[in-house]
Parts: sequence; C-alpha cells; structure tokens
Amino acid sequence: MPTDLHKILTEPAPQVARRLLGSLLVRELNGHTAVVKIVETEAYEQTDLASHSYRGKTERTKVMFGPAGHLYVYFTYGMHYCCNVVTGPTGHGAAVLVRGVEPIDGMELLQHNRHMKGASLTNGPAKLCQALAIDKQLNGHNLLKAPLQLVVEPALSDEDIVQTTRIGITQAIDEPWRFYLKNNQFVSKM
DNA sequence: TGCCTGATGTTCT
DNA sequence: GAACATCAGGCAC
Repeated sequence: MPTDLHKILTEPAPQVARRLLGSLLVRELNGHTAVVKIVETEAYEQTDLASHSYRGKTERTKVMFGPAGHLYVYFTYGMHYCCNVVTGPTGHGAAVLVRGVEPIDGMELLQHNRHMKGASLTNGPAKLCQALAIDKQLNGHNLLKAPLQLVVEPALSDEDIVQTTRIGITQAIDEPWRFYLKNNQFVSKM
C-alpha cells in the first residue's frame, strides 16, 4: 500500500470518514467499469456502542479488526448489504460506512444493477451496494486491487463538508460522526 | 410530501 | 427470540 494512503486509513475513523469524501471507487464487472465518488460516510469506532466491533471480534466482524484498506461487507435486515472501508491499525476494530456515492462514469452498469435511474440510484448504503454489485463475496477484499479499487483524492475544504450525528442507528446516536458533501443530491435523505 | 409497514436472514443474547 | 448501520411501496393528507 502506498505510504500516504496507509497513513490516511490508519487515522481514527471519524478523521478517515471525513477524508474519504470526494474519493473514488472504481468497480469492474463483466468487462464494464463504473466510477463513483464518495459523498457521504459515517465513522464507527471500536469504543462506539453502535459499532459491530464494540462487542469484540467475531466471525462476522473479524474483517473490521484486520488491516486498513480492506472492505467490510455485512448483510442486514434480511435483504440488504452495506459496505465499509476498514480503518485503523490491525487489531483495532474500526471502519467507515459508505452511505452515498455519486456516479461519475459507467452509469449504464449502475442502472442495470438497480433497474432504475435518478438520485435514488445510489443515495443509501444498501442502494450503492446493489448498484456496484457488492455482496459478501467482496467481504475482506483489498481495496487497492480490481475489481473494486479505492482512489483517494486530495482533501476537500471544510466549506464543502457537513458534519452531523449519524442516522439509521439506535445506539450512540449523539456521536457527530456522519459526514457528507454540501448540496449533493446523492446524500441519503433519512 | 410524509408517515407507516412489510419483506427477510444473520447475528447475538 | 429479538434486534438490526434498510428500502420501497402504499396510503392519508
């Protein structure tokens, strides 16, 4: 892993969550390529009651305790996948949930996977997983490699970023660890 | 526009 | 056996 990227991803999860805004995900599937920009994230730390890693390492959460820069995919509500970027040093259970992405290229591939168009294509954690065809087969995947690559872009200025409390959770709801880009239609509405 | 609910399976208590 | 980091569709207003 490039030193700078490794340095970025081993920072505390809230810092990584903020830093990943504007970064790109490159997905290769069936000879097609889709590129999306991350516009909404949430941080989950090991000390955080809402985090899957809070209760320690289990068969499900072991990826979160692995090296930074890997993908943690989990299945929820019986029908949805959500994807996280593992952060922090190995042995530390932290990750950044990707909640919203903006299509940059390969729109046809995303629309094909979602059977629809518009902002609701990728404005939610389970939606973007469906659009990018991310499922448990990619759990533990190294994000430096195809078919799913993370490309970190230069940090954005504070003026472009909004920081709020997290949504869609029932524990530790007061932690201000949700970050999203201002005026972006691909940020989830909830 | 906004609230409510059903779908559905894995994980942990 | 209950909780769950969700979504889409239906209904009332």
